Amino acid sequence: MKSSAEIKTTILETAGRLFYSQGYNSTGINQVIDEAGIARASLYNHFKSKSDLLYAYLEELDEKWFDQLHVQIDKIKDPKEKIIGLFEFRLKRQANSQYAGCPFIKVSAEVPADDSKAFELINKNKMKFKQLIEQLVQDIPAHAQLSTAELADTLYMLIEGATVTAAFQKNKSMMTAAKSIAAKLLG
Amino acid sequence: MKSSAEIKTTILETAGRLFYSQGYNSTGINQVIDEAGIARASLYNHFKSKSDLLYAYLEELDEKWFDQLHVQIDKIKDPKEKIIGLFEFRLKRQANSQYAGCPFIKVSAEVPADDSKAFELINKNKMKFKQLIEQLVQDIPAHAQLSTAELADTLYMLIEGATVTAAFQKNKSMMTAAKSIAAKLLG
DNA sequence: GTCTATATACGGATAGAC
DNA sequence: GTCTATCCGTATATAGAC
Repeated sequence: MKSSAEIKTTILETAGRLFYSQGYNSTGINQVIDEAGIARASLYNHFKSKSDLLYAYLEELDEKWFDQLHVQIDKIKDPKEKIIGLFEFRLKRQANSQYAGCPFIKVSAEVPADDSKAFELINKNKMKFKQLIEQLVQDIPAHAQLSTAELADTLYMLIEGATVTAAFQKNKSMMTAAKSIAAKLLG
Repeated sequence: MKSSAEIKTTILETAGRLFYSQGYNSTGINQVIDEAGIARASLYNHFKSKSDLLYAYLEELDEKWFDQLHVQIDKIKDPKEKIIGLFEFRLKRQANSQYAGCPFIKVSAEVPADDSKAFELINKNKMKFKQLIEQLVQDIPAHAQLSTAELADTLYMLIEGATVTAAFQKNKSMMTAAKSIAAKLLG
């Protein structure tokens, strides 16, 4: 017997875990209710549809994701090291998930083209991440060939490009390459 | 009334179009046979399962993809311009598909983690693309901060990172940024 | 080898009892 | 608000006629 709030939390945890590990489309409502140990109608009481559950998952993940990121990088003072910390954060997460890929990018590849709400939530997360890079790059002096904005864009694309590559190679090689390239670009 | 070879071609064309535009998991065998205008058992005669159809799609796409790429870049002589041509090729394809994303990356995000055959085919395509970049970078002289191999890795990750970003932003901005950064890095 | 008919399981979602 | 029972559609795959 669980309270209403506990049920909602359990549903979100279960759905999030399954959406990430199996994929959104490959995860059925039946499996979510089974593994969450709640009744079918309870799910539809808290979330009006499967899409709604997806949006709640993306919003909750965005919060948790940045919380965990800041735990790792807030203690670092040097801006260059802080940026390298971003690469290490992504690398650690991928290694821990056995290279399951970025959860936001996975959803981006799975939802239909007209699900603008999903794309909006994904974009919000990624642009927040990119803005963090931009802020950190401000504090770094001269860049040989690139402007400050271009350096930030490059670092962002290095991370994202390396992460999608790691997801089909199932190893860290591209992500460590990205990290060491970033270190060189930062001078 | 179609011949056996025609039927196989029709199935592959239809499945490929639907897999890319709707996603692999969201496309059912029923829809493929309906839109291909063939019988259910004919599909299973040519492909022993839906996964098999996916592998055939990935193999065929890899061929077509590089064929079209070479049509666009073989006429270019200058190695720098040839690399910029790679960015333009990807950009054109994304704009034409209304930013549906890279078809290989989409499959990578959709298939279960134990489908090693799919990941192998995707990796084969991407590493072929990266090797092409590596060859072209050989012919370009000095790079300020990066080694030849690192420059090639950077260009590869710029393209992939920009493409996944374009897929959820549904616009070309990140891809044009990647292209102009590439031009600067190439000197 | 192509076809129609069918088997069996699961998809998302709702109704109505408590 | 939680629960069980059920609706209807579609999923992948196979059997057997032609």
